[in-house]
Amino acid sequence: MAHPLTNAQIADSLEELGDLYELDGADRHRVLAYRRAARAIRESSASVAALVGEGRARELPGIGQTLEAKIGDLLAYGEIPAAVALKQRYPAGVIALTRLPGIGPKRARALFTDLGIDSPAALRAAAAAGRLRTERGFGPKFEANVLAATAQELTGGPSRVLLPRALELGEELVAGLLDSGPPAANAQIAGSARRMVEAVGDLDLVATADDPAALADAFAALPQIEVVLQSGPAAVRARTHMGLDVDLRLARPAEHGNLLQHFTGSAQHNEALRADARARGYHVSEHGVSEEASGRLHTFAEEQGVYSLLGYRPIPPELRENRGELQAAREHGPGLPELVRERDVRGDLHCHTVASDGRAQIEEMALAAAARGYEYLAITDHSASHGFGKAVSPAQLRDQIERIHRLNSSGLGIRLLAGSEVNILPDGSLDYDDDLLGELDWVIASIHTSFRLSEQRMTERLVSAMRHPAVDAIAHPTGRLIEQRPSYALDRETLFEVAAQTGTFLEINANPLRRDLSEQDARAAAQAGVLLVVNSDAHSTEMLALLRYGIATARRGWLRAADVANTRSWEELQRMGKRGRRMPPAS
DNA sequence: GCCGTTTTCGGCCCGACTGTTTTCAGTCG
Repeated sequence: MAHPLTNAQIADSLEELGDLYELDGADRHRVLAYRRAARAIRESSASVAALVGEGRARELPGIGQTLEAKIGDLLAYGEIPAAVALKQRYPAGVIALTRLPGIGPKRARALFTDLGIDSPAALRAAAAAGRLRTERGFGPKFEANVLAATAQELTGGPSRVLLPRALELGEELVAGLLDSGPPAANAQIAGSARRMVEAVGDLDLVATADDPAALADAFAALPQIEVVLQSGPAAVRARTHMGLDVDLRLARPAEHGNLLQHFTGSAQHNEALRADARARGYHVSEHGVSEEASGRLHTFAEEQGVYSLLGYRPIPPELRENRGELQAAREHGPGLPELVRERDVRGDLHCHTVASDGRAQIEEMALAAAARGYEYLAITDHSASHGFGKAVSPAQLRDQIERIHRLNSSGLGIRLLAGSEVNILPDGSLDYDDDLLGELDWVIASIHTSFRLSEQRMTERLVSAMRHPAVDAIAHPTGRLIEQRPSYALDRETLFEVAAQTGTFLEINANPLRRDLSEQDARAAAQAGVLLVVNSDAHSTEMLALLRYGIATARRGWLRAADVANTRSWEELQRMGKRGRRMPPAS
């Protein structure tokens, strides 16, 4: 095909077309259909361009005949004709208006058609001149808000923060609420942070109190709060000094379960839950579940009450993304997997010491890992050609192997594995020779250079590494950095197929900036028969605790303990991987 | 535009808050 686009590029095009239809006043369900389709494409582990080529695009949820044809046009001609026509009527700056707070498609369209405003800059100028209030439905308050919003936008605007910062702030605020004068009976983190997503755009809290108004006042007085943006009897929205907005929702204790369920989301999960409930005569909101026939309202102090009433088994927050969890959790459905837990992990197979770019000695890492209850820890410093920080020469690595063997016989309380994080060079070869690699207990290979290879060359590079008999696992297999850098070009289906064939483990790197494989890729890999390992990639003793974020990704990818090899003993893990295939079977 | 325990047409989640209105539309989550 003429334009081999990535899933992200196809999704962007459909989202843009949805925005254009919305500006044009299309039925909102039609617009939502474009957004749903874009999300399914973005989350697909398989190449959607390839699916379209095979005539299989309609296997994706939310893709029907029309969208399949439009994606086909996009791939064949590089553009969707309907989008080209609409873009002539609405300049790109009009869509940009809808990104400003308080401006949606209706207002953007009115501003453009009646006042000729075609960009945020033009809007700002019109607000400064007091021209906006001449339009019906707009007043001086709106002009003031525009000036404030565009000023912030010009200085970069708020961006999403990684999960650890959001959780840290959330825990501080929850503690503040619980300690505040008027008693909060309960306060907890909800929203996307509770679902353990990668990065959050704002923080959601729920609290119960017999006097909600007093609790709202106490919230506004917490030292983390910079300014209250909105305030009502049931909700407070505020900006923190960190720049992250916080929504606090308040309810009486008897409705806490309803509120927590609602406010944990995701929006897509709730939407599907409510549609399903509605078909069976229930209306679901944060205030309760009402029966259509009798009008009876069911409220619950515990969240599970909502799910039980509607006929669902418990659904862990990490799964609430409308990715099949509702169907699986139905009382007569197939059931949800028993998700892997942090305490199932028996060893960490990726960490660094002062030998390369880590901060601690081997002994310190070993003691910290033993304190976490691990049975084994692989020391995997960077290999010879790493290029930044200290590189470990072959002679230094041989010394380190000796040192680890000595430590193992000295009774540390944990088994240390002599390992390395070996660079995969652009041609797919490794930067230690095979003899040296053969002396190691554990080899994890990864890419740290030449990220811009073509999809074909990058895939071949990784395939070569996985076919190498000494390579046990691939670390951070896609190279993405959350909110900073997308994955390098890569054929994931081939990656998973070869990993399964060769018995190479794929890592879920737990560093909160990586979480690589992603949840979608991890789920697709496991379905393809790949075994995963969840590792901290710790560069200090404290960083061993980052494992929780890798476990969160594994859980969001529907993985069970059986899908994660380092929930097994070291002996068992070896048998499950490539080493097991080159050893004679145990009699 | 999609989809089917509502099944090829007629539905598609629900409420809070704001700023405007003169009883409510628009936006947001």
